[in-house]
Amino acid sequence: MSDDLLKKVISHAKEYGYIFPSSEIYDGLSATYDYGQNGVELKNNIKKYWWSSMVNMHEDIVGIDAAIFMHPKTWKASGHVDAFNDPLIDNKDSKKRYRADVLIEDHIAKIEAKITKEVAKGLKRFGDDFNKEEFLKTNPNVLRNQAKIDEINDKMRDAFNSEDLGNIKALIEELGIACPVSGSKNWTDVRQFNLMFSTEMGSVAEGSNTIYLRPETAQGIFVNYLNVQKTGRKKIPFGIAQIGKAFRNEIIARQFIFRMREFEQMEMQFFIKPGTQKEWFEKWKETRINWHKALNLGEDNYRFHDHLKLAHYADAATDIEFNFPMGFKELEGVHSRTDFDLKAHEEHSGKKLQYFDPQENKSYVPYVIETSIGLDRMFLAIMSSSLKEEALEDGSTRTVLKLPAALAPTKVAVFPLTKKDGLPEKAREIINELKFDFNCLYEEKDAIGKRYRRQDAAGTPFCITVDHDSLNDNTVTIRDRDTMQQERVLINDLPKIIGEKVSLASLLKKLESREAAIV
RNA sequence: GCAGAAGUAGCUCAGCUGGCUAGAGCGUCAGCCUUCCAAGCUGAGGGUCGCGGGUUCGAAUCCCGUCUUCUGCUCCA
Repeated sequence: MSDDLLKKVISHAKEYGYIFPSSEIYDGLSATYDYGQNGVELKNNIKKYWWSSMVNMHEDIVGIDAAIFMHPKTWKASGHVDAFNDPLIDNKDSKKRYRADVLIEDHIAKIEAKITKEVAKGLKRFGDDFNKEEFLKTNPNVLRNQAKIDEINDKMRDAFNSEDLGNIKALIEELGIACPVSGSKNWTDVRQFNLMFSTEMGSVAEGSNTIYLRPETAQGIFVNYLNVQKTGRKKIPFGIAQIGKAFRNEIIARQFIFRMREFEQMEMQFFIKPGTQKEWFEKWKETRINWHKALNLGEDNYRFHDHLKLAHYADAATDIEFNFPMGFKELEGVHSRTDFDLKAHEEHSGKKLQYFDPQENKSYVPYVIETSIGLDRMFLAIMSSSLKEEALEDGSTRTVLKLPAALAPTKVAVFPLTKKDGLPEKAREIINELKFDFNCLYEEKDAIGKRYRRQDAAGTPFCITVDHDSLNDNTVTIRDRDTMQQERVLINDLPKIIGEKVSLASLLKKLESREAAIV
């Protein structure tokens, strides 16, 4: 049922020019999608809403646009190189996945346990006369086991150094390591899992350096923290925002645009005085959920999911989850990242990344609260919660994409009721007035009702129809997408009427008054 | 990666006991009609039946291989 909804969203998104499978004429590329003529407008509008609300409406937040390529040391400092570079192996029976090196190390640990046991036995037998070092050097059982360990370690080191994954698998088989879950020794080949996409910098193959496409935008902010703080003369607390693409080699990238290998993030890192992170964390949690709720996608569609198990760098973390067609899933993360990142960059770069606090009269590395939202996920949240099929009184149904008006790709469609009698010309005149403020669309083909329905499905919030009376009294009808109600208004009043309902400014004002209600 | 399902027109699908030039509905385009909620009329365009091979006089249909997509399993925004 909900799978059905996701399917409907996917096909609707394609049919109305929102999202196409990437490289479709070549059969597509797995989990990669292109945004179409309407998709790019919606996406841009989401970005504008986020950017305006974060950067323009908060005096203490500024934006940057850091490069996707970054110095390789960045990823050493952030932990991405070490944490996401593992040889993986699957057990075919239990379907469990393990790190190959961990499996071998666990095996070694078992042998070590035997030695420990042997030592305990020795201690019991010889009592106070027991010489542990001597025992370890002479006891034949210990020696045999230690030799085994040394041999395994040697082989493992060779295999890892030569990066020969086949040897690693051979070693696992040779040791007879079984899956702890299924107990079977039915293993797949060992595969290297690299979270980061690598490429080469430098046009000649030799002498070029391996660099990575960033797996998150946050590090671009951290490495620029001091630049922004100094040149912007920023005082703590302040934030740096950024919208940009990031790349991750997901093991499994699926569920439409929910999890892609190439995706876009909207992140803000807020730098604060150590010790104040609790209050700021709460503040940003509230601010962000409020941002979401101002869009009216349904209050019930959101929930917080607080992390109990925290990453090594975080001292608090929560997800804002959204009720996607696949269920509640993470849409945005709010994390209290402590000073982990800046400290790591201090160590790796050798540069001081401290802030002198005149009030405290001392320097410190700021703590950081991060808000990080997936732009593509936001897109999916909006699309999936906006797509409705309505049963009408006459028994027919209509498909309507109830996008938040301020985010809709096309704001107004203008129709001449018929194709002659000067109505098309009048309609064009109206568009020529409105086009400077709003994305407009002209349509004269097909019966008027059909044109309305087409715009409903495309998500256009308003349709204006020029009829014969329009020529005499300069009035038109304006139809609301959601209520299907029509109103007769003066052409001159159109910019004001439409502006109130569809402009980003009016949405931001609404957001601001909601935000004022938060302490 | 493993397991399962599916690939025929832009979309949804029929055709699959092998046999005329591969069809329908919707959509698209052109013309007629001139009408305020998808449904009037006329016509047009659009398909190497995912790809490759085999069996056969003959393959969308049977066999083999292959590719792609979708769904589940772990991590994340």
